[in-house]
Formats: sequence, C-alpha cells, structure tokens
Amino acid sequence: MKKPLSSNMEDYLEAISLASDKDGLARVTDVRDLLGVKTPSVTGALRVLADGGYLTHEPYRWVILTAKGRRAAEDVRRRHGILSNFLCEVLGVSPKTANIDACKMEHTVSRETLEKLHDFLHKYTGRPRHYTPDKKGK
Amino acid sequence: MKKPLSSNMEDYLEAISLASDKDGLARVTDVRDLLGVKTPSVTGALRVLADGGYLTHEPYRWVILTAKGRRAAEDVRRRHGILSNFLCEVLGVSPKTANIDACKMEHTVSRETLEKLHDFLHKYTGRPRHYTPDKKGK
DNA sequence: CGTTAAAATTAAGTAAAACTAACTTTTTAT
DNA sequence: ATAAAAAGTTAGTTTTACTTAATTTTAACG
Repeated sequence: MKKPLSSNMEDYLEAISLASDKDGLARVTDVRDLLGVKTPSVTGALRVLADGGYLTHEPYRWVILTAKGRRAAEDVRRRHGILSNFLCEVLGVSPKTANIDACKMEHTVSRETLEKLHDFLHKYTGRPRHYTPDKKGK
Repeated sequence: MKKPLSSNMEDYLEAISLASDKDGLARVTDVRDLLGVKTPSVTGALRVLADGGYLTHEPYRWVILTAKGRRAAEDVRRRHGILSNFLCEVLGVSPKTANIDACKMEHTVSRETLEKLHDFLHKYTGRPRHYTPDKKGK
C-alpha cells in the first residue's frame, strides 16, 4: 500500500538530483531556482520526501538523497532523457521545447509507451542508449 | 488576460463533446461515467465552464456546448487523435494504452511537438489526416 | 566578536479539484 | 396519480500545492 510519488514530488526529486550532480549536495535555493517556485514550497516538499524516505534533511543544512531517493530520481531522469532525445532526434523538435515537453510528459507516459519510444529511438538512430540519461536536463 | 483552461476543464470539455456525439446533447451522468468522477464534481466543473462561456446549462437540464466550447473541445480531441494514432501506428503501442497515454499527454504537449508528431505520422503512414479526429476517444 | 545579508523556516491563507452527505427535481413504472 | 428510482444540486470537508509575511539560523566581514 505504498503510494507512488506525485508528479510534483517527482519534479522535486529530479531537481534535487540535478542540483546534486555538481558536488553531491543540494541546497534549497538550487531546487527553488531549478523549479521556479518559492522557498517555502521547497521546504514543504522536502518534508514530504523525507517522510517517504527519499532524502534526509536537517534544517538549515544540505539535502541528501537516500539510496531510495537516488533510485527514484534516476528513473525520472531516464524517462526524461528518452523523451527529450526522441523529440529532438526523431521528430526534430527544438532542444528547448523538447526539454520543456519531456519535463511534463515524463510524469504521464506509461512504461509500455516509454519502452516503445526507447526501441524506436534505438532503431531510428542506430545508436544504442545507456540511460542514465544526459546530465543537463530541465 | 483570459486564462487558458486547466487540464481538468479540458477533460470535462472533451467528455461533454464525446457525449454529445450521439445526439448533440450531454447529460451530467454521461460526463460522470466517462471521467469516472462523482456527480458533484461534474456540477462544479459545469459552473466553471459556463462562466467561461464554453457551455450553457440550466439546472436539471441538458448541457449544451457553445460555439466557443465546441471549438475548444475539437482542439482537445484533435490533439488526442494525433497522439493516440502516433502511439499506435508508429510506435506500436496497444490501442488501450495509447488511449490512456494520449488522454494525459494531450494536456501537456506543446504546439510545436504536436505538429511535428502530425508531420511524422503523415510521412510514416503515407496517409494524410483530417483531424477532426476519430470519434471514439477516451 | 557583533552586525548584517543570505538562506531557510514556520505560520497563515488562497485556489483547484475531488469527495461525502443531505436535499431537490425529474422521470419512470405501476 | 402517485410513489419509487434516477438524476442533479448544494453545502461543507479534504488534499495538494502554491503563495506572502514574519521569524530564525547560518555565514561572512570589518
């Protein structure tokens, strides 16, 4: 009966993961800037994610993803990467728009569609994909 | 400064349009069943859409889309159709999943991506598309 | 050290969308 | 014709996510 993360919480997780890429640590301000929200929103999201065991966060300190949090974030970023690459490389959507659209679609696309997308991308470009996706998302 | 419809209101509009296909009229229960919500949720949505000039609705009577409402609904259904067809015909996603995914993506995909999708579909299948999309959605 | 600026927090409030419960209106079937 | 069933409404609550305003903590520098 463990409930899945909401789209919103996935976004926070993704942003935290992205912010952690440089130095392994994320600050509330990094997340705020990546998502374009205000700091109290971040604080609120952190409480939810900490409750769910996705991260640890002592007040006024760094945000650190747990193993569970890292796994979940990687999964979101994999989805993002597949979508964004597909939109760019197959459809010829501009990188900027592709990124914006991938950011929204990553939360709604089914596993089935995602894997088909992945397969098509592979066949279409010839190039196999690793995912873990590319680093600069969002 | 007219605000765009929320995803939710678009869903209601789409459902009303679908329900109207048979006889031009939609009942609250049709919408409720199509969307899987309770009747008070429908009533609430109708108030919002009526306020926005998308439909008229006298209490305990039929729901009727205005010209504006019909236009907006057609637009949603066009997006739905393109997405659903793309997923099925190009990617080989099962019709059921394609429909579910299209229902969610139709609210988030940019115009740019949508048109690229449309172009690709056309080239890929050879068959040109009309949109107005196919009637049985959702 | 002590003050200040930046970062983060809590508190309180708004808004959308859903729900339940209780009620009213309309339709249907005897 | 009327009573039961179906359809619809209103009112009030809940959840999620955001906001602004006021406060606290940390860090940085003279």
